[in-house]
Amino acid sequence: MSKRALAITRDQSFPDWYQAIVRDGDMAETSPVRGCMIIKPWGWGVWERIQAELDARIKDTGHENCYFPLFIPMSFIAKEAEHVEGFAKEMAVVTHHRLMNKDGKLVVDPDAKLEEPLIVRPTSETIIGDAFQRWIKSYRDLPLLINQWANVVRWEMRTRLFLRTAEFLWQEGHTAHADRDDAMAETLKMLEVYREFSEGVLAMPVIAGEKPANERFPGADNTYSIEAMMQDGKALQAGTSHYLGTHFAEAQNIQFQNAQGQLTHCHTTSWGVSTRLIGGVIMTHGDDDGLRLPPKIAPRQIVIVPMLREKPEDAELLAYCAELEKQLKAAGIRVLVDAKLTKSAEKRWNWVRRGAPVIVEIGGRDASGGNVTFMRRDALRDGDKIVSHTRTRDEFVSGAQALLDEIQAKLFAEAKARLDGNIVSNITTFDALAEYFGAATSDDEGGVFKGWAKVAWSKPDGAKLDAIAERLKALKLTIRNAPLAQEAIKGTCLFTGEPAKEYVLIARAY
RNA sequence: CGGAGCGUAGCGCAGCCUGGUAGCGCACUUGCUUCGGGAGCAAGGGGUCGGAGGUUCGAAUCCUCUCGCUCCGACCA
Repeated sequence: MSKRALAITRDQSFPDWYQAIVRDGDMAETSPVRGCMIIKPWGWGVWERIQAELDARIKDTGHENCYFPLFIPMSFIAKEAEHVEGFAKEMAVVTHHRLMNKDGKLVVDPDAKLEEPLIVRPTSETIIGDAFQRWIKSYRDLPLLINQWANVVRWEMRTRLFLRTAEFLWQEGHTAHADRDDAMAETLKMLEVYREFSEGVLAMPVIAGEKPANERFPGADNTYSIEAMMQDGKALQAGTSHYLGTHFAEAQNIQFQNAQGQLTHCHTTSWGVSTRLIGGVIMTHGDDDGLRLPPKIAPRQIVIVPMLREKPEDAELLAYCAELEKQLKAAGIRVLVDAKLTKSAEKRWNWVRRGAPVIVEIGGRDASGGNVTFMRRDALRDGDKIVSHTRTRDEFVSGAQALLDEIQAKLFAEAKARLDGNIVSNITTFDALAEYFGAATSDDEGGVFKGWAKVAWSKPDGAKLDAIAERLKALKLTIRNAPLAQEAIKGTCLFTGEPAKEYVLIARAY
């Protein structure tokens, strides 16, 4: 086998491969603060693209951006019972506001204790609800549609870059409505925005559906998610949308006067996606040569590498590249000329690892012949051989956008085929389910691909559901969601033997 | 926080069992030669061996504690 751009393959160890791609793809690194990450310029560029694309969609659906404080009074969190219980175990708390020098050592000043501790927001329902309570008086103020881009902190036991970090970045939408129908429509509308965004921009196919009761957001009546399939067969919850009923409205007195003059509680929603999406993109599109970025989120869609030789001819080569850059920019393409003096081959492989969709290499003969030689990151190799293409410069420029579109489409098609081809739907007994996923301990053996199972169930809740969750847990499985697109149900529940009500997806998950 | 494994140069590793004061590959610097492509030769730079104690004439190596990372469990976007 020929040399790969990464030192480790997916087959050898998927978790190690993931880390290698985050590091060698210049996406992020661990920080001096446990569980927090430093997002490097290339990784941040991807997040900026995600923000730009998603923000436009959030605004198109009538929402306005604003910003609420990082700190939330502890008493706010305490207002909604389920909410407290859900988040209490992972909150960072600020208790003091001053340091002092004691015997030459910097210590927390015991006299500077805050009267009321502040929570570093794990999510903002309560502090935004407090504002909603003041902002909403009349049915004429509704619906109130707010979004914010922010960082949040959840003190996780175990962290993984992008997938689960103590601090992460996200957008959180918060809305208030006059009635259940309107709030539910909003919840599902934003879920659909996420689905379209994930598939259309990230080229990451997902299944949208409702979470079972035991997986709901603390304080929600209904939680919906989009679930993506990673290359190791595990599911990744890539976005969530919650119908919160009137729980927060009642806890925080968010009321309005309706047309009949009666004081009524609002129905609220919240929805969010986070930097976790970047982890999803990596595990959806990455290969053994590194990351492959969908053109729509690549900070640079085309990278031009001049084959510099530190000779006088370099000037001509650079002029040719600059002209090509100008033409591509004019065509609306994000392009970079990598004119660093690093060895050309080294530069090429760095861009392969980073996942630039198109890598152009220009040598003296290309320049004098008016040609462009390039590689597609989505189809880098034929077997072990690197595939490069040559076009005239004009051909290349005029076809560049179409090429990027084709790459975007191909990445999606590849991932879609993997998702569609790896959901088994012929499992009707718990034993068969256990057999399909194998013993719990074999989970991380190299190269063992397990997809998802779609099974019929009777949608029990309470103790019955908890018992099912326990049985699944022994197999390291969870119910991901009940897809919104349901076929006519037939047969009996795999768990209870009762008549089935719907299909749910079962998988190992991140 | 429980179980397992691992921390030696930027990255990947050897050395540890059988203590004698640090090495390999890639990357980096310089020179020469190469040059349609992950080049060759030569010369270099970089590590108080995660940290703190202890045993010892002497510790990367043995002992204790501690911190961090990875995987598994619990928790979760």
